[in-house]
Amino acid sequence: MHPDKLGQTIKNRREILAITQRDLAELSNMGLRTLKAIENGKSNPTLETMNKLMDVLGMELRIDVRTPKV
Amino acid sequence: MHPDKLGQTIKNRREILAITQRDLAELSNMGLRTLKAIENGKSNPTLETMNKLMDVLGMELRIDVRTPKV
DNA sequence: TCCAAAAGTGCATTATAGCGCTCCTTTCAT
DNA sequence: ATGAAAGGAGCGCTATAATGCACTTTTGGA
Repeated sequence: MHPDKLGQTIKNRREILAITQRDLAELSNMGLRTLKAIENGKSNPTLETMNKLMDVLGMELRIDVRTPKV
Repeated sequence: MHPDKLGQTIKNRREILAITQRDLAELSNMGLRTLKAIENGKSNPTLETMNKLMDVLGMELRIDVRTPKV
């Protein structure tokens, strides 16, 4: 999960929920500037920041053992 | 995924692979101090730091839409 | 038992994530 | 076409993640 992919995932989900960056930032209790950077893959967010977004977006961060491509 | 759970997940995986904190820190190219803090749930790591660990541990960070408990 | 390796922690420093402010660009409904 | 809403970005400040060093505590094999 690299910054670019994280940003796209969050942006896609936000658009599905039909809310603006401003709304998501407020609901997530984070700065608008920070959310913009994350969505554009231009930040290296902390676990806490990612969790705030996951909560509001109805998503969850998971860690799996990487399974070999069959 | 809260800091405590993240730490336990990493520690468990490290022990399965039978390597020391020192080894994992070196292989992951991060400070030993940092790894210790993460394993003990006493840090709020960045995405980059988590990715370094995921790579060496053969794991991956995923984001899923939270499915309602049935 | 005991001791060496491994793990945990206090402290100080450095690097950078998060932030607000400001302004510019893009999008899209009228 | 155009204006308002939404999104993007430069700048500088503050809080804190990452780090190394020194030390203590825990653990497990001989």
